[in-house]
Amino acid sequence: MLWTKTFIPTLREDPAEAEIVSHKLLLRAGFIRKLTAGVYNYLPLMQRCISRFSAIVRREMDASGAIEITMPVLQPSELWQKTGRWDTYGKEQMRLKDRHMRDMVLGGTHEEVVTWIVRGELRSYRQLPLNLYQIQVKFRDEIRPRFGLMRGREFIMKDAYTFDADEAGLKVAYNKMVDAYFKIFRQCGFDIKMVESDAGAMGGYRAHEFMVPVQTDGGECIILSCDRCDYAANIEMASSIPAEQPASRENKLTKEMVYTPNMRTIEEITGFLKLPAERFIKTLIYLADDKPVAALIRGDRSINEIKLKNHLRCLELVMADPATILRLTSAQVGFSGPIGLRGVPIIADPEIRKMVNFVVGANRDDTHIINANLEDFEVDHWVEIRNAEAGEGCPRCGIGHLIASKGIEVGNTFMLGTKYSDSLGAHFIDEKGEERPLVMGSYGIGITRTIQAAIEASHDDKGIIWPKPLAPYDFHIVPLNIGDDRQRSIAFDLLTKIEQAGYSALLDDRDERPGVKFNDADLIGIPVRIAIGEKSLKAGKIEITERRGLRTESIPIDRGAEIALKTLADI
RNA sequence: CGGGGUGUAGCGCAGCCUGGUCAGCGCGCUUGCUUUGGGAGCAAGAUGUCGGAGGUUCAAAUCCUCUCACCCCGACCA
Repeated sequence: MLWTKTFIPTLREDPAEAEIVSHKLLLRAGFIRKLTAGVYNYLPLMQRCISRFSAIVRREMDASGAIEITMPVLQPSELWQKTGRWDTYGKEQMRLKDRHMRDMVLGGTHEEVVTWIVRGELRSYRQLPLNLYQIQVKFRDEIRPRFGLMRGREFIMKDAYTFDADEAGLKVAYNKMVDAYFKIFRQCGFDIKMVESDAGAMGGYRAHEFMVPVQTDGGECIILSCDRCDYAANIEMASSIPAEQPASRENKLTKEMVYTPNMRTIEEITGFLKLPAERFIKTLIYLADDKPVAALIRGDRSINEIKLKNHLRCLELVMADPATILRLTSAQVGFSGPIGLRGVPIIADPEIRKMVNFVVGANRDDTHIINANLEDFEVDHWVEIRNAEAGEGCPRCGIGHLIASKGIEVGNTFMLGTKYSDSLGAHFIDEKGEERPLVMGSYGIGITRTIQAAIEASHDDKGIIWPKPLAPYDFHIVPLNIGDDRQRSIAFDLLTKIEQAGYSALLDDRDERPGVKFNDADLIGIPVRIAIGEKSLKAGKIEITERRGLRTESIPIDRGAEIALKTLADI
C-alpha cells in the first residue's frame, strides 16, 4: 500500500481530548477519530488492526469448535423484560423507540437473543454441546465513556455462548474457551493474566477476567495475586487472610462519649484522639434500593461496594445523602455509629470480631464513643465487605502474600448456569426423556479494547510498538527522497517482493523530509522499517530497523526483501 | 447523576479578570523556488457564524441568563 493512496492523518501534537498514552497515540498516529463521546471512527490503519486481530480470534474460536453467526444489534425489549435485565441492566442499555413507539434496545450483549435462537431449535441432548459466537458492534450507554476505545459506548466485541446438558458439560466448554483465550492473547504477545471476577450483571456463579498487565494509568483494574500460588483475582472479588493480629489481651473497658468537634473523617479523628486507624470502626450508611443499611469496616480498610451489593442482592446501592443520615442517626455525616442505631440493619466485616475497645461514631453531632465493644450493639450479618489489600495472606494457599498490580480487562468468561434458559424457557430432552434447562456460559473479548490495550502495554516515547500479529502492516518502506528514481524503484521493488511473499507493507511515497517520515514511522509503530536513502545506497546498502529498540542494520540492496522477511520472522 | 473544568481557523493555544485597532500566535494547508538521513528555508496566500440562544450596553470573544457539547474525578464495564 502506498501512503498517498490510503488515509493516515497523523498529528504532530497530542490532541486535547486524550488523557492516557494509548488514546493519544491512536489519535496522533491516525488510527481513530472521535465522532461523539465514546463513539469512534476507525480509520484505515485501525481497520487493518481490527481485521487482523479478528482473524486471530476467529481462527482460535473455530479451532475450539465454536460456530460463527451474526445476531441482530437491534432487539425488542420483550426479551429483556423476560430475563429481568430490562431493569437490572437497564441504565447501560442503549434504548430507542421505533415508529410504533415500541421499546427497542441496541444490544450490549446477546444472552437473550442467543437463548431465543436455541430455544426454538435445540430440542435434544444429541444436539449438544453447542458454542455460537459472533464478532460485532456492541452498544453500552456507559455512565462515563473514557480513554478512547477503552470504554466506548460503541465498540467491537467477540461474544460466544455455550450450551450444555449439565454442569460437567459447561465446565468442559468453559475450559475450552479459557484455553482458546490463552492462545489468542499469548500469540499477540500479551503476558495475559486470568483472574477471578465478580459475575455482576451477567448473573451466573463463576467468572474470570483476562487482564493485560500495564504499569500506566490506562490500567483501570486492580489485580491481587499470590506470590506463591496461582491465585489471582480482581480486587472486586479478592479475599484475603488478614495479617495475624496478636490476640488482644486488653481488658474490655467501659464505653465513654468523647467530644470530637468537627472530626468527621478517620484521618481527622485519628489525629485528634491519637489512636491508629485500626482502632476505629467506620460506619457507612447506604441506601440499597432506597432502604437504609449500615456497613461496618475497620477504620483503615476500604469498603467493597460490590461485595456489599452482592450480599444485599439489590439493584442500586448508593451512599446515603446527608439528610437521610441526619434522619437515621440524628447526627451530621461523620458521626454515625452502630450503637443505638435503630431501624437500620447492620452488616459488619468479620475482621471487626477481633476488635476490642474501639472507637465509633456516637450518632450525635461532634461526638464519638471510645472503648466500645461488640457487646454494645447487635450485628445483623457478618459478611466480608471490605477490599482485600496487598501484603495480606493468600486465601487459597494460605502461605503466600498478595501483591497488587494494574491491568486492562480484555476478555471475560462467565459460567451462567440456567439463568437465561430458565427465564426464556430454553429446554431440551435428555437421554432419559426428561425436559431440562440448557446450561449456559458466555465469553467476551473486547476487540477494539484489546487493540488499545496492546498500545498501552507496548509503546515508547516516540510512538506505538505493535506486537507483530496486531500491526496494521508488517513492513514500513521509507524511501527518503521519493524524487530520486533509484530510491523509488528500489522501494517499489521491495514492496512487490514483500507482497508476493504474502506479507503486507506500507510504502511512504510522500514528498516529505526524512525526519517527517521517520517520525511518522516511529509513531505508527509497524514492526520492521526499511529505509532507502542516498547515504547508504552509495555503499550499496539499505537499512532495516526493528521498531522495538530501533536497532538499525545495513544490508545489501539485492538481499533486502529476503533479510527483511527474516527480520520479521525473528521478532 | 454529583463534583471540577473547557468550548476562539484542520490541530495546539493566547486574548476574557479590567467591554472599545482583539480576530491573534504556532503547527498544518495552498502556490512558487530552493532543499532531501530525524518534524526544512524564503516568498506569496487562503481559512473563523469566538459552541448556540437570549439579554445588558453607544459598543460583547470579553459582562449576565439559559442551553448544548466535550474533558477530568467518582459509581459502570469488553
